[in-house]
Amino acid sequence: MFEPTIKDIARICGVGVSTVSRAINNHPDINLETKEKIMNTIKEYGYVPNNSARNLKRVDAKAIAVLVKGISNPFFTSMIKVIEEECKKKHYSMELSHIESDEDEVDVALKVVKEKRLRGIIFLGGLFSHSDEKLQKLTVPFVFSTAGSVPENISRSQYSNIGVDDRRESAKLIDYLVQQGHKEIAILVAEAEGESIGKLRLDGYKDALRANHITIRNELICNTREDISHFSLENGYLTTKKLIESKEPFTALFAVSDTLAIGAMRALLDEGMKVPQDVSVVGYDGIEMANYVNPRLTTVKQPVEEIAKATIKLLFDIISGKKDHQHMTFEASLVEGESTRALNKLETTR
Amino acid sequence: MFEPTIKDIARICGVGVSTVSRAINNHPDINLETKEKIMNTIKEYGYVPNNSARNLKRVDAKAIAVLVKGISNPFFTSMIKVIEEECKKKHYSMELSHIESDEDEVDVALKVVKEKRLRGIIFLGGLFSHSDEKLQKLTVPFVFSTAGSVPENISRSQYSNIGVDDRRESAKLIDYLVQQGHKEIAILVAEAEGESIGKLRLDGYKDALRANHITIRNELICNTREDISHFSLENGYLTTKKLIESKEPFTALFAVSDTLAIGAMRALLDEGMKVPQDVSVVGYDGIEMANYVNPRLTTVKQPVEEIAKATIKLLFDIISGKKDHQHMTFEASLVEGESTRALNKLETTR
DNA sequence: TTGTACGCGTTATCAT
DNA sequence: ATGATAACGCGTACAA
Repeated sequence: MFEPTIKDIARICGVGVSTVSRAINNHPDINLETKEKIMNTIKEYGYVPNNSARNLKRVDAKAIAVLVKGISNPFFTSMIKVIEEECKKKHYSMELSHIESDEDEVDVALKVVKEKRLRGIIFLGGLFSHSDEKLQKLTVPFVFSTAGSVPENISRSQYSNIGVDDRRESAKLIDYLVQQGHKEIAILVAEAEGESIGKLRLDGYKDALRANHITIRNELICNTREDISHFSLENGYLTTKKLIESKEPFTALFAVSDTLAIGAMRALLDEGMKVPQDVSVVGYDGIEMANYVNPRLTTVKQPVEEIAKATIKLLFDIISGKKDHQHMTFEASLVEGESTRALNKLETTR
Repeated sequence: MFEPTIKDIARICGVGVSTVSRAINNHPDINLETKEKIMNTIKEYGYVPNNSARNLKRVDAKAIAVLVKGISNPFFTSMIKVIEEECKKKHYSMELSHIESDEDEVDVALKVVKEKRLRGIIFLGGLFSHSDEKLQKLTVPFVFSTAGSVPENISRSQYSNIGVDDRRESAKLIDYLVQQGHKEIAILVAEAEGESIGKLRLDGYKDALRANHITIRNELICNTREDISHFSLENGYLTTKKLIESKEPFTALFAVSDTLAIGAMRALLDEGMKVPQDVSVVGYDGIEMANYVNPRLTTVKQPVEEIAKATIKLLFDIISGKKDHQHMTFEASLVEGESTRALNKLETTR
């Protein structure tokens, strides 16, 4: 199979390569007739420009990349959709790239930027423990999304981040449970070690218990399994089963993601415990599914659309030099489903 | 910020560029010492090879691409995971690429292949109505996955495809419902026009009804909305609401995807109809969530792992010239959940 | 308006 | 084992 290059097209049309280039890239100074002729032969011979060669020459492409860690996370999926739309509006192309769990997101970013001459990067998910040194090498604007509060040991002027304050929001959620009379509140937490959202949400849980003068008991802090997908339904299921088997009494269960919570509800059901009659369950994220399961899941809903839009706006502002790195925090909203109930006095004080 | 190239590294180390290249690419004939020295300066200066330049020169990369249409589809997510693992085992890298709904997957494939010198392509999702002409231009091996039976008007020697026979499987599902005494079976179908899986599953529905001498009634064929995501929970919900409002009686509902089915269950519940007491619901795909919702969804489970493994194996076989294009069909399995029930005689003959 | 020629950063070939 | 050099396919300054 013959793979024509720009030279071949030029030769066939009896023009120079630059004319063909001009035709392809919609340059203004080109005769309409010649342009048409060129475009026709391009179609006829099935010429496809080589992007690698283009990128090599190009100084700057009207494009950004979104680097996602954990593509199966439904929360990200909806973020991506919005970002994609916003890019289209601005006539930017968006490169979606998937980072494997053992890869370093900044390293990947460095590569992609070199390869594609991008103007900006959005990081979705993953940790945020990156050395200043590495971050400095990343010369294009970038924004970390979905993490509103970040450990203090990272110098904040190096990067932008946008999201909800995971710690505070999860504390609010626990407050809500406490107000409903719950005291024995178990937590399902993933990636509690390291600087991840799991850790932040666990911190919020502890904050709230302390503030309410409830003892933090390690028996009620259930770490999900490390050997299977961290935020999966299955992990929520298995971890909850283990909790139940421990015979540790609890009246409420906070799962640090909706997927974990849905898995937990199934486990409770299978063990003959009713939600919310026997146990109240709350999740975190506010994914669409939370509103479809039975009973509807009470959860903290992150304003996906807002976050996504703010993220892309900030990125473009940094690109155009209008703004410096920023740290924006959005308010999440408590969505009351049907998976929680208030304990009555008798139950509360048992 | 200084961005060193291979030349700079060579100059700094006092060696030629080819030596640096050899160091980077693990070529055998290089002195271990010089290699170490080079690798150190590379680290020191933070040199990142330019992939575009590499791809330009390279004749062939040990890599394949997976082109996904509809990244939010949880069914694909699990396929991708398995494919990723298999690639790793074979020391191939996998490029994941997202195709927007209005893009032509073959066009994208053409571009990506040129850009990256890939050895093969896997298409996930999307339609399969591609002209022979275009397919011929795609000179690297490729496999369409997740569509076992394909319209006859496409010449089968041009491509491979692997998956379950959507038409037959959905017929089996309807058979099951009929055996349970159901006769008024509604269907929620997406993308019924065009050559999509939606169409195939609708065909299976009709086949089964005919075979069982049940009249096909257009009032029970509910097309999902085109203006929102075709296989979404929301679409299942809204379309079911519409069906209920039509007052058309039905005892069972077949949704052509699990997500649609879960949306449908919610709608039924919200309208005060119990599943399965008032209406039996079945889905299609066998996504993980189907086994977690309440009641558990009866569905047709595609053997994801098998399909993914067979797909990658076939692709590699074609790459190595061992095999020609093939058409493999896998058997799906009926997973009985709790969302269906048998009608008793009285109800059946009403 | 159009064509020529150079260079982008890398790998492969060949010579040393 | 190592170095020089020719491509790879394209965009673009510059000349025409």
